[in-house]
Amino acid sequence: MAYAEQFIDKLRKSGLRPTKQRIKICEVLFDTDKTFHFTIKELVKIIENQANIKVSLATVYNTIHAFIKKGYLKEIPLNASQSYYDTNVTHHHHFFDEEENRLIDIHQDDVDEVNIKKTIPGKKIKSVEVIAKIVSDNQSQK
Amino acid sequence: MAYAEQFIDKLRKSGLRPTKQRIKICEVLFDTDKTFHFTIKELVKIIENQANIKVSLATVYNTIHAFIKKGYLKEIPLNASQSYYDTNVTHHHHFFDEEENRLIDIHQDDVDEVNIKKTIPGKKIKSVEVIAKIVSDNQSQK
DNA sequence: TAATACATTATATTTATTCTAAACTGTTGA
DNA sequence: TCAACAGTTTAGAATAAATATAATGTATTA
Ligand SMILES: [Mn+2]
Ligand SMILES: [Mn+2]
Ligand SMILES: [Zn+2]
Ligand SMILES: [Zn+2]
Repeated sequence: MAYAEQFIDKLRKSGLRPTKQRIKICEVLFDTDKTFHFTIKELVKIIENQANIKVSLATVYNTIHAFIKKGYLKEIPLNASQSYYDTNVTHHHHFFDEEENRLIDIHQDDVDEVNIKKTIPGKKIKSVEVIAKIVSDNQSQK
Repeated sequence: MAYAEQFIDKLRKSGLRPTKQRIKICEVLFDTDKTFHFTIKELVKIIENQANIKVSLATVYNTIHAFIKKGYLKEIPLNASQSYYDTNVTHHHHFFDEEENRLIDIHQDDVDEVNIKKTIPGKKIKSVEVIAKIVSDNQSQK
């Protein structure tokens, strides 16, 4: 399936018609081998730089939300001021680089199954996520 | 050390004079056996209900931030719209009840050490946090 | 007391996010 | 062919958490 068709498919399955604004958003988000993490502000900037079309904020937010609802994107609230979004929707974990404000994926296979001994009556665990904050390793202490 | 003195001590160490507004905030946050999680909105409501004094939002935010900076509180951004704060500043993990929007502590001892195989060159891990989302366990499937 | 430093507050500002309403576009069926 | 309709885009307004401001109040010090 060609890229454009994949995007059209994703949009249709999210209940959205494939318009040129939405396909542009898909190109930025999904037309790459790598998954990645972004803020809305960053996404808008990428679109503006790449495209000859302009996409309004409302359309960006609406499309992102439709994709989240459908499971094509995940929201990651790391920060009080601004959400991060993740095109990797598999179950995985993250490093968060506090100096560069950057999220880095950790494959599920790279973390041993997290074993939680505590339980809450009447509740079951739906998902488990690990966030490891990282900083520069100045090995100055001999 | 009596409670009031503890609060005065915490405030002084945070670089704040012990005023009656700030001591009231301390009473709500620290005058209990249990640690707990709260939003600013919830905190303000508790103060209003308990106290005969009124504390402005600016004073609440300023005091909370001074405590975070000093390490007496932790901020937990779980939610894009509003931060949660935690009076438990030990290294620990959380359940997040998605139905009741409630954080529940998981003791560090209740989670086996999280072993991350991946490393990032030049970076070291500063902290590791686990968030397990929980939902009602409707054991309807026989 | 007078001078000074620090606090509190109401209010304004900022900014991410959501909402609104009007203009626009593509599709459908007579 | 084209009018009706459903859905889309957009600018701008509204919302709300968080932060900043600046005037007033209070405590400490000399
Ligand atoms: Mn935190
Ligand atoms: Mn906000
Ligand atoms: Zn990721
Ligand atoms: Zn906690």
